Order: sequence, then C-alpha cells, then structure tokens
Amino acid sequence: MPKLTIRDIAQLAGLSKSTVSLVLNNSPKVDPDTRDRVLEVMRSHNYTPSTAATALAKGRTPFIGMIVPGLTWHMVAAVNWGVASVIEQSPYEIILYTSTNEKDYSSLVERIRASGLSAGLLVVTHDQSLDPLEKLHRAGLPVALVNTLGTPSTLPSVQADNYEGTRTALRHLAELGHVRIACVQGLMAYECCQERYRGYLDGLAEAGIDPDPELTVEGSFHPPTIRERVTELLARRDRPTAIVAQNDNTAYAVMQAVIDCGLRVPQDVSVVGFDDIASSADTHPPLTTVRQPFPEMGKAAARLLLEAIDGATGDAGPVRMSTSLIVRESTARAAKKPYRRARPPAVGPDTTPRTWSGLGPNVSRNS
Amino acid sequence: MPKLTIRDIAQLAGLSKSTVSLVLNNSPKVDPDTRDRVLEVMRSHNYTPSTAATALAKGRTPFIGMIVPGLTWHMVAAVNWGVASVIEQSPYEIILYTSTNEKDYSSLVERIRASGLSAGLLVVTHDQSLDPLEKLHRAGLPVALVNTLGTPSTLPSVQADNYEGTRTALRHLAELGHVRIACVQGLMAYECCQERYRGYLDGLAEAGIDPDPELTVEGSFHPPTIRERVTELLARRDRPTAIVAQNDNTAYAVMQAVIDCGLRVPQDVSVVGFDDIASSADTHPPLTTVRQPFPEMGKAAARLLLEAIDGATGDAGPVRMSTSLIVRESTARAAKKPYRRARPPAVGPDTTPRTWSGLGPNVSRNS
DNA sequence: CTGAAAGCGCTTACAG
DNA sequence: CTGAAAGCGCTTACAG
Repeated sequence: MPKLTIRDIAQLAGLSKSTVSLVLNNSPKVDPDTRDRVLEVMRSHNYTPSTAATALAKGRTPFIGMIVPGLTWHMVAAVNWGVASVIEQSPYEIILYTSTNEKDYSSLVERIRASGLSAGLLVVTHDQSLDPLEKLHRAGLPVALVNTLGTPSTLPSVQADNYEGTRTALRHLAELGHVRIACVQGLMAYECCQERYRGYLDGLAEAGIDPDPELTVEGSFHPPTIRERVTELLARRDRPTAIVAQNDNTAYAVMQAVIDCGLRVPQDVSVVGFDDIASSADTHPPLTTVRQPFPEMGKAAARLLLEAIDGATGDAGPVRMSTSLIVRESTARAAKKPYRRARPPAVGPDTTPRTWSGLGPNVSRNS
Repeated sequence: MPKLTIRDIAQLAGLSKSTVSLVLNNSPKVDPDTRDRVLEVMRSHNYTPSTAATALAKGRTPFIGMIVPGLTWHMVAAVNWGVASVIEQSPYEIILYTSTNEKDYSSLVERIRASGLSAGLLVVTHDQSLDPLEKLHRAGLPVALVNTLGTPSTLPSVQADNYEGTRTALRHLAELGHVRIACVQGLMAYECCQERYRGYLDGLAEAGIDPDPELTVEGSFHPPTIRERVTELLARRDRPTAIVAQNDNTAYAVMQAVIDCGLRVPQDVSVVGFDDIASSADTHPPLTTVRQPFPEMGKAAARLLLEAIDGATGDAGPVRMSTSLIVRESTARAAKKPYRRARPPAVGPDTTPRTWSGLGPNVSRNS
C-alpha cells in the first residue's frame, strides 16, 4: 500500500491541503468541527506526514545529533539512557554519531555541520579538543555537553560535582576515624581530577587533618603501575588506613595492591572509588564509591539542548550535578594501632597460585 | 551565511541544476571536465545537498533505525560500537530508539513504521515478543536482529554460538583434569540458555564424563538465591571441583558462594563464566569466561541489514558468531583429593566484618 | 553530454 | 474559517 499524502487526506475530508496542513500544525484558525473531522480521517487511515517533506518545507529538521565516544563504557550506556528518555518526549529523534579518535572527531563535527541534519548537538565528551564544537556553537548551532572530564569550556554543559563528591568521601572516612588518608590520583591533566584533588585536600582540612604529601600517589592509566605505587605506599611504617581513589578502576587496582601486601579491605585499609560504574557493586568486597549520576547528567544535557534550540539561551555556566556516596563494604572503622604488618610483595611476575588474601592463623573467621 | 543550494552551485559553475544533480548522483552521462569543474565548485564552497530535499525527491531515506534495550549494559555499548563502525562507512545515519519495556516496545515499532523515516531497522533484542518486528518485516521493511537471547525467529539475525562456546569451556575444564563439573544455569526460558546447557551436557559426554543431575543448579536473576544454591552444592561431600556459570553475573555470585564456604577460586573450585562483560577482567581473581563478540555481532547485523536494504535477500537463517574462551585466573588444575573441607556458611545476614577468604593456618603464602 | 519542466509532500503568505 | 498558488531543494524522465 502506497503511503498516504496530505492530498489524500484532504480529498477524503473534502477539504484543501492547506486546511489539513493547518490542523497538522495545530493552527487555532481552523474550525473545531473540521479539525476533528480531519483528525479522525488521519487516525482512521493511519496517516503520518512525511518527515522529509515537512523538514524541507519548514526549513528545519527534527533531529538531534548525539556524539558519543567510541568506547564501550558503562558510562556511555547510562548517559544514553538518560538522553533518550527526555528526547523521547520531544518531537526530536536522535541521530547517533560515534567518534573513536581525535582525528575523526573534527571531521565528524564538520560533516555534521555541513549536512545540516541536526537541529542541535549533544556531545558526550572525552579526551578531545572542544574547539570544533565551540566554533559550531558560535556559528549558531545549539550544542550541549556531558562534560565527563570537566574540560573548561563556555559551552552549555553538565558535569558531576567532582569537588563536593570527594569532600563527601573524606567526611565519610573521617567519621570512621581515619586520619592517615591517602589519595591515588587520576590523570591530573583533567580538570575533574584536579577538582577531586581539591576536594581531598579540603576534606582533610575540614576534618582537622594536616595533609601529608607522602600520602598523595600519582595516577596512571596502567593498573600494574598503580599497584606498584600503592604497594610502596603500604610498605611504609606509617601507612594509611584509608585510600581514596579518583575513579573506580583505580580503586580496583588499589584493592589488588592491598591484597598483594597481605592486608585486608576494609579491615586494614578502607578504599573509596569515584564513578560507581556497574561492576563496582560486584567487586570483592563491593566498593564504597562516589556515584556520578550518569542518567541524570544525560537528561540534564538533553534539557539544556532542547532549551537552546527553543531559543531560551540561559548561558549560566556548567550545570553541576550532585554526586552521592554509595557506602558498600570496602570502608570500615579505622584499625587501632598497632597495625597488622604488611607482607613484602612478591618480586616479579607472580607464578605461584594466587591466594585470595594473605590471612594468617590469627584471623577471626565469621562462622 | 545562508546555506547554498543546488541552484547556487549551478549558477557558479555556469550550468543547469540538472547537470549538477547528475554529478551529485555520479551519473556517467556527464562530461568528465564539467564534472570536475562542478566538484571543484562544490568543494570550494563547502556545499552539501540538503538531506530533506534529496529524501523527498528520491522517495527514500538515508536512515537506519536502531532499537536498543533501555538498559545500561556493557553489551549495548559494545554492540553499538560495532554497528556504528559499519554504518559509518555507508551513506546511512543511525537513528537511535530506546525501548524500556514491552508495552512501549510495540508502539515504538508502530511509530517507526508510520514515520517512514527508516530504510531499515536494526534491533538489539531483549526479553520481548518479536511479533511486531516480524509483521514489519513482512510489510517490506528490512530488519536485522542482534538476538541476545537466541529467541527463535525467521528474521535475519546474528547471535553468539552458545552451544559451541559452552562446549569449549567444558573442554578447557576437562583438560585441567576436572571431572566433577557443575553447571549453574541461567533462565532456561531463553533459548541461549538451553543451547548453553546442551553444550554443557555434550561437553561432558565428549570428556567421557557421566552427567550427574545433582550438579545442575537452577538459575535465578537474584544473586543471593544463586549464592544460596551454590553454597548447598558445595556442602556436598562429593562437591564439584569446577562450576560453569551460564553468564558472568551468575559467575560472580558463584565465586562469592565459594568464598562464603571458605574455599578458594581457583585452587578448590574453578569457575567459568559466559559473556565476558567488561568487569570480568577485574574480578578477583579475573574470570575465565566465554566471550561473546559483541562488536562483531553488531557489525554482522549491520551488514545483514545493509544487504537487505540493497535487495540482496539471502535469508540463510541466523548467523552464528564464534565465541572465544578467555582464560584468566579463575580456573586451574583440579585439586587432588582429599578435598579441603567446606566451611558451613554463616546463617542469616552476615554482620561480622567480612574477611576476604577463610584461609586457615596451613595456607601457603606466595612470598 | 546538457537543459527545461514537472514532481516529491509539505508549509505559508495571501485572498476571499 | 477555507482555498489557490508559490515555494522548500532536490531528482528524473524527456528533449535536444
């Protein structure tokens, strides 16, 4: 069956195309009775106007472009979900673009611009220059960012409150009696990591703890490197009783290091992460962490974009979304001194069968 | 600056719109020299034809609809990535639809049909009826499925080779000397789980092992229930030395249960999962599992759809993608008898501080 | 090989 | 309140 056109509907209703178009566009000028009649004809014939024709005639498009990093993160899926849930309620559809690397990225942005297909662009940023987007925005295309790394920008954007999130984690640890609290950084080139570090420092100060520079561990993308550094940290006589990691994946490496040293999480060392990616509920023990509200961030960015498209340009700087501390089992009261002795870690690749921990004879069993 | 139209280009090149249109559509009828001239004008003025106008004139659309389950799985992100990477190379763009529940789902499909926006539909299925899609397909819209649950269907689709995957896992365990091998099922209502179970049974048979019905554990979506059932299993005198779980999340619960019983993975019990979701590399110990090639599944489905749109209707039944066994640290040689004694698990909610394992005094430390 | 004309399915002033 | 007409930016026979 060939698709019906506005001409068919007009004919069936005994009216002109113009009138049908008016009811399509909710014009108040059309008589209520004829409107109902037209609506009924459309409904009964399952009519939907052609998107292409409408777009051409109106000179605008019902699409929102969405660029996501070409990575298989939990984060991307979670943000997507949030974005989809609000766009769904709007007259727009989402066109999905994936950008894998920096090079493709600026040509992708150019392609999007040139196509003129998108009424606005929602970008889940990653480690990329924001210049192409700023240019696009200045050229008049509405843009909104889910700014995952806190990259400075004048574009409308949403990001987690990295500073407050970390402060909350510090407060939690202080309440548990921890005083020697270490921080394993992420990549300090990113603003979000700088903000989290400020949160660490200020959280310490609020708890009346003098920061010990020795307790700050430089981050790495390479988990074995993190493990190595944390192992060194734990070998100190005055080792920390708690470690805040600047993201969950780092926290995993930290937990590994604790085990490698023959210590226990959380009895000997409490560990806190940041992000709350899906797997953090399934680590052993489940990770206490600062949750980034990814779906809400997606929703907020989508709303921002929709507003910008509607011309409500409230350029109020980045929206900061509150994080929440998810207390699971990787944090506990600070151990009283004397500390359990850390075991010198094995040297070189570990070829002996891996034990789950290095518990000694005097370990209390919970049975 | 107002967007250039084909008329502008024609004028700039001193030609008619018709000719410009012909070069736009790669017609061989146009003189090579004039073609080059037109191309140059377009390039230098950064011209791109209006998608809406083209779609309207040609009567077809450059969009592929993609329905993904409204879930924040690793899987969805991984499949997306694969789909995007092949669609990117085609003239199509992806319109992203998210379906959260069954009810929305069929109305979503209807909306997609009515809009006529999509030249084809790529669906990442979940727990849903395939009827609306079959109908759509019969009505002439190309459809391709990433069939995550192996739901029977005549639609072009791709799915993991669940049967072979599990057989491979069994072979791995048999080679490690395991004989008492248990299976913790998923939800047997799903075909994929039935296929995996057949793989388990046949894998057992090929290793010359008689299946023991007592070693089949019914699945559950509720991890605590799984833990409970596995705890019972491990309390048996003739407990298994290896457990295959029908998916990674189940494997996590199984590993927990092993620890709850005071046993070790993999020294006392080897554990194998299925899926290889991202977190499985980070469990403790890292999980040996059967990897579903999600990105490749996405790519294959995208190719299938593109072919169907081009009219190459090779209705050859579902494409089965090979899995691969990822051997990590949750599997090891079968322990020799006598077995280490399982500890009776604590009753009721575990309020004592969680230890990492229940290792006794005679545990070898690897230092 | 190139151009004039009609048409794709809508919208939007403009008359009435 | 309704209709006739022109136009959105392309494509596609049809002439030449």
